[in-house]
Amino acid sequence: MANFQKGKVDIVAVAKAAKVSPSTVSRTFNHPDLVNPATRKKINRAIQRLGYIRNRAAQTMHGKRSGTIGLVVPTINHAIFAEVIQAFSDSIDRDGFSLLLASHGYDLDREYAMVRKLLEHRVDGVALVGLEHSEATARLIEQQKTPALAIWNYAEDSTLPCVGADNRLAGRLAAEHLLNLGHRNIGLIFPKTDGNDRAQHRLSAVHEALSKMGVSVPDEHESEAPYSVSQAKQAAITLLTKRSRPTGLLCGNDVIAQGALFAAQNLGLKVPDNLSIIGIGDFKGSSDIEPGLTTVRIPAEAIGKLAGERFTDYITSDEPAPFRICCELECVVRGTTSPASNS
Amino acid sequence: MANFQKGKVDIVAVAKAAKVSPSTVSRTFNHPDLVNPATRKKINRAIQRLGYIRNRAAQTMHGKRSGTIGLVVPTINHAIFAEVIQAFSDSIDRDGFSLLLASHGYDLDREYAMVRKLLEHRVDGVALVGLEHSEATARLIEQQKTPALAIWNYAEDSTLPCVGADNRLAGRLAAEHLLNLGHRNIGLIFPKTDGNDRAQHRLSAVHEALSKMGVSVPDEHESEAPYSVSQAKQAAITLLTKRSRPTGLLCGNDVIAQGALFAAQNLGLKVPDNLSIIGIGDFKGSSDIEPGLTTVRIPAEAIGKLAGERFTDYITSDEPAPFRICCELECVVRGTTSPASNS
DNA sequence: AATAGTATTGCAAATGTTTTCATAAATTCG
DNA sequence: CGAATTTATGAAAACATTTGCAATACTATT
Repeated sequence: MANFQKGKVDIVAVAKAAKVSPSTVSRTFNHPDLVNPATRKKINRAIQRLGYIRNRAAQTMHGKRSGTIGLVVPTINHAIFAEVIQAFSDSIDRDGFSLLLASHGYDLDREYAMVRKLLEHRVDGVALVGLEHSEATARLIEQQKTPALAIWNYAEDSTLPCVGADNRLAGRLAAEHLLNLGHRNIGLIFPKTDGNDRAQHRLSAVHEALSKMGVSVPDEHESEAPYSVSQAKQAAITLLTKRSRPTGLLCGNDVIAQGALFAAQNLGLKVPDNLSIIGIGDFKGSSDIEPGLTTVRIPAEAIGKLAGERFTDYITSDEPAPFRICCELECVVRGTTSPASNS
Repeated sequence: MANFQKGKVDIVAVAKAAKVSPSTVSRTFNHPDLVNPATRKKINRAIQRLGYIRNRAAQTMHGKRSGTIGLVVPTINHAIFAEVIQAFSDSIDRDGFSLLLASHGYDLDREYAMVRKLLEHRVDGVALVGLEHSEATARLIEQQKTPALAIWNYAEDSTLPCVGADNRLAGRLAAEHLLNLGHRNIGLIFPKTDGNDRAQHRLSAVHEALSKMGVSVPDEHESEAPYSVSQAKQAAITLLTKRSRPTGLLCGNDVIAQGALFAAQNLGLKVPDNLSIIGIGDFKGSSDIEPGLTTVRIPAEAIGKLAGERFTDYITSDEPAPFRICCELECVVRGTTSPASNS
């Protein structure tokens, strides 16, 4: 009953208390089957009594896995990513891993810095959002031989293993929905596309789908807004008060779509009668607003969960096989779109 | 040019490449002023050339700080916490710390498990949300002498250092706003209060404020809903279709208030003419919906930022002084509340 | 030119584990 | 009952750093 509180409780203190060697204590943790049940009990009691907590750092140093996985996202504070992070976190937690989280605010240089930082902590793997990353980041990952994963995007030719959705398809589906409803006069609100391949893919696919039907978007109907409800609302108000008004609005994601919806309500426009709005994402909440938002559903939770599962498998496997998983998209039709009034 | 790629680059490899001793390399990182600028340059070149990345695990083992801070939240996937997490993360990042994030889904036993897990990683400190935690958790923190911090709640008598807001005050402010507008027939929608002291404090303060004015809430006007827009919407619809309908609805937070607003719109009730709604929180987005949500603003971002700053100070300080910081609340009046129609 | 001081570097011990190898004890088998 | 296994444990080396101490080289002072 000497140094119980001292916080200096290590494996040898436990060993001493249980009158065994440190090796045996270690084994009790790592290969319980190799130690006599009786001694095991003794040791566990000692652990209990001393309040011993294993030191992952020491294990890590020994070449064992650190038990941490790094996740680098553009931003935490977005329905989109919060959902993925949650699912990813829960998923890897189930396999005993802890989450080292970092965000870079859509700045690929900061992303590099974050990855580096995580590498210093010897994460067992690092997951990034999207497939577009700086040369330096790619080199770093390559050189350190750290297992890496791209989340959120899918591409059949991605260099990194990936779990995500095909954003081009998402864009196309959204465009086709509006086209099928007869809309030909379509407005676009998207975020900046540099350093954001998701947005870029969606946008280019939208343009493609539209022009395939002979529809082109006049400059004044194409607007840029960040993923912020209030800023998107502003942008939408500007767009909707131009001389000519589109009958359909295709938004880069649900946050923007929500902003657009509020803008319309604010301007006294009836949605969907005077204006159809479609988003991309189907975030938590998109189904709840009035009217429910029509959108292309990207299964964030499924992606996060799946990514976590597959990544821990990948990391713990002896001879890991790269993988690319494409999650299903679907156009969820709710209350913000209706056939174009044939004027 | 032998084992550049081998990933086996450690401090001694660097030392060899720079023709100095490992100690000197170590010093270049930790006490640059103690090493000759010329050697420093040599060493830096070697580091560069070999792509060496420091091993935090080895440092940690040496008693140095691990450079990680643990944050345990009820859930990541909520506007409320996402905002705090983001601010906290940015804040500690500025001081070179990394974030180990875990969530427990409002389960205090899981919270304990998460804290334990973080302790295994030898976090330099652990931040928890709220002031209500299990005995075991408290004991763990106490025993390990790990710096700990309570975020989000403020209490003048908290055992842990804390940075947050006074939730009782928040509840009172919300109640008083409705009372001042003349409402006497008030409905309440709150989440379950066990394991959630924020909600509990708010609710009890609301009741107090109301009864001080002689207002009591009939059972059928008091409803329970989790922090989910859709479920809150359901609960609100149920509540608002009872025989007697309140003129004012006070919601446990903005998510619930948003649900209530949608419910009202869904039922064809005019807000605020037929029904006033007030939330608590002022989450991102609350100002954007139509009409803008009246709410008691809890400065999540400020709390996260401040918490991060103060906590890193606390951790790095030689003789840390406990602190308790109470962040300002304010009632933000927007479009969902108006004077009670004096019937 | 000898002395004292200072600046720079290296040596070696220490940090908390895991694991290989060796040893001892217990069990099985012919 | 002795030999051959099997089971259970311990000793010691290894992991990648940091740091106190000692040694060396250099500078300034007299």
